[in-house]
Amino acid sequence: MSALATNESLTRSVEDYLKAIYRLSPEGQPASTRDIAQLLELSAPSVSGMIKRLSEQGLLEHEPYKGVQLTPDGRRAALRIVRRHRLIEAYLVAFLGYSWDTVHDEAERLEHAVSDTLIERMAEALGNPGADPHGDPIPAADGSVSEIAGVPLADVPPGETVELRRVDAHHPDRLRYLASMGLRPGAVVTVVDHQPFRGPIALRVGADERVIAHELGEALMCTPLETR
Amino acid sequence: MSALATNESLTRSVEDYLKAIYRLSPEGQPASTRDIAQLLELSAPSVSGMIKRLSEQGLLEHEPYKGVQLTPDGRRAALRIVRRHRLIEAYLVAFLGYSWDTVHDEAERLEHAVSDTLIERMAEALGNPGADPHGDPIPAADGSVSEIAGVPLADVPPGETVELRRVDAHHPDRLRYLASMGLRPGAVVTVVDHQPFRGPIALRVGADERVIAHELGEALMCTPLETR
DNA sequence: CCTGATGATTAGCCAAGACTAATTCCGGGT
DNA sequence: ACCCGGAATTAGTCTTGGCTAATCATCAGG
Repeated sequence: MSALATNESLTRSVEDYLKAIYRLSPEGQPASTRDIAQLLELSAPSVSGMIKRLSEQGLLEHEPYKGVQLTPDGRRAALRIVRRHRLIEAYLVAFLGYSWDTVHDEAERLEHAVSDTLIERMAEALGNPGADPHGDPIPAADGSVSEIAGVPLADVPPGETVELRRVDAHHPDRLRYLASMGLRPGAVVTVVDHQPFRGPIALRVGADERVIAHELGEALMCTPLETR
Repeated sequence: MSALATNESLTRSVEDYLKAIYRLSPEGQPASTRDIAQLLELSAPSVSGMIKRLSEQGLLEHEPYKGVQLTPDGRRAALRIVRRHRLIEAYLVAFLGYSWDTVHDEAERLEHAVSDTLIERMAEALGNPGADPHGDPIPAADGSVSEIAGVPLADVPPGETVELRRVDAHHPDRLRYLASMGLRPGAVVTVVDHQPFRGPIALRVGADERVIAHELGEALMCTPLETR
C-alpha cells in the first residue's frame, strides 16, 4: 500500500508548508529551505526536518542541498488550501464587511478549519468567482488553476494604458495605501512617466495623477487594455 | 505578575477542555476527571495531566480526587468559546444552508479559528440572536448568559401544553428524527399521555399525534404555554 | 585547485498533549 | 476497624513540530 493513500487529514503545519512551497514555486522550479523558512518565519533546521517528513509521506520531492518540489499529491493538497484561502477572503469581503487589507489573517486561520462542504457553500453563495479580492485566481475544486498572465506595472512603458489584474501584496498598510489611490483589480491605469534606475512611476488613475515607487509597481500585475 | 495575565491565546485542546468543564458544571459544582475524559473521548490520565497544567495557569480550581471547577478566568474563556460555537451554528443555518443536524461538527472546528471581529460581524448579520438553532442560549460578548429555565418534556404531566425551547441533543440522527416530527424550538406541544416506568410519551404537535421514548423526552426542555 | 561564505543538514534538546501500566486514594459494606 | 472496587493520579513513553549549536556541501573567486 503506497504512502500516498489519501486523506489522513493534514495538520495545520503541514498545510502551511505545502502552501508556502506552492507559493515559492508555482511553476515547479525547486524551492529552497531558506526561502521556505523565511516565508513561514521558522528556523532553517525546522524546515529541513519537516521536509524530510513530507518527502517520506510522498508530498514532496527532495533533492538534498538542491531544494524541494511538490509531488502531484502535494500540489493537489496545496491547491486545496489555496482555494480555501482565496474563497474565504472573497466571502468575508462580500458578505461580512471585511476590507481587502484585513481578510488575510482571518483566512489564514480559517483555511485550516473549514470543511469541503462549507467551502463549496461559500463558493456557491459567491457565484463561483474566478479570483479573490486581490485578483489572485481561485483554483477550481478539481485542482485546475487559470493563472492570469499579466506583466508588472513596473515593466509597462510610459504612454501605455493597462488594466490592473492582480495585487501581489499582503501587508495591510500597503493594501490600504493602494486602495486609497483606487489601485485595485479592475482599475484602468495609464503610465505617464517612469524614471530610470528604479525610479518612481507616474500614473493616471481615472482623473487623478499619482506617483508610486518602482518597487510597488512590481507588485501590480497588469494586462494591456484592448482599445475598443 | 500573576499567571492570569490575559490573552496568551489558548490552544485548541485547552479550549476544548474548558468548554467541556463548563458543560459538565454550568452551575459550578465540580466536574469529575472521568466525566471530562468521557465527554472529550480521552483517557483519564490525559485529563489529569491537563487539569494540572490548567490549574497552574489559573483557569481551574482543582481539589485532588474531588474534581475541578472553572475559575472566573476559566469561565470567561469557556463562555467565549460557547458564544462562538453557538453563533457559528446560527450563522451557518441562517446564511449557508446548513441544517441543525449538520452544523455541530463544522462549528466544533471553526470555533477555534475565528477572530473576535468575525464573530461580532456574524452576530451583527444575524441581528444578535439570543439562541442558536437548538435553542441553546448564546452568551453575550460581555460573558453574561441568560439560561432559559424550562423543564424536560418528560416531566410535563399529561394534558398540559408547552412550548419547546431547547433541544439538548447533538447526534445528527436524533436531530433529524426530531425535525421530522416538527419538534424544534418554538414548537407547541401537548402531552396526551405518558406511560409509567419511563414509558413512551404521546404528544400532539400541531395536528399530528406522535409517540416518543421517555429518554428523548428528557432532552426536550419546555416552558409552560401561557393561554392568551 | 584551494578557500570562504552561504546555505543545508544533523545532533541534541524541549514542550504540548496524547497513551498504557502501575499505583494511590476514598467511601461503602461487612 | 478493615477491605475492596472504582476513580484519580503518577510514572514512563511516544509523536509532532519547534529550537540552537555544530557540521557538512556547494559554488564562486582568487
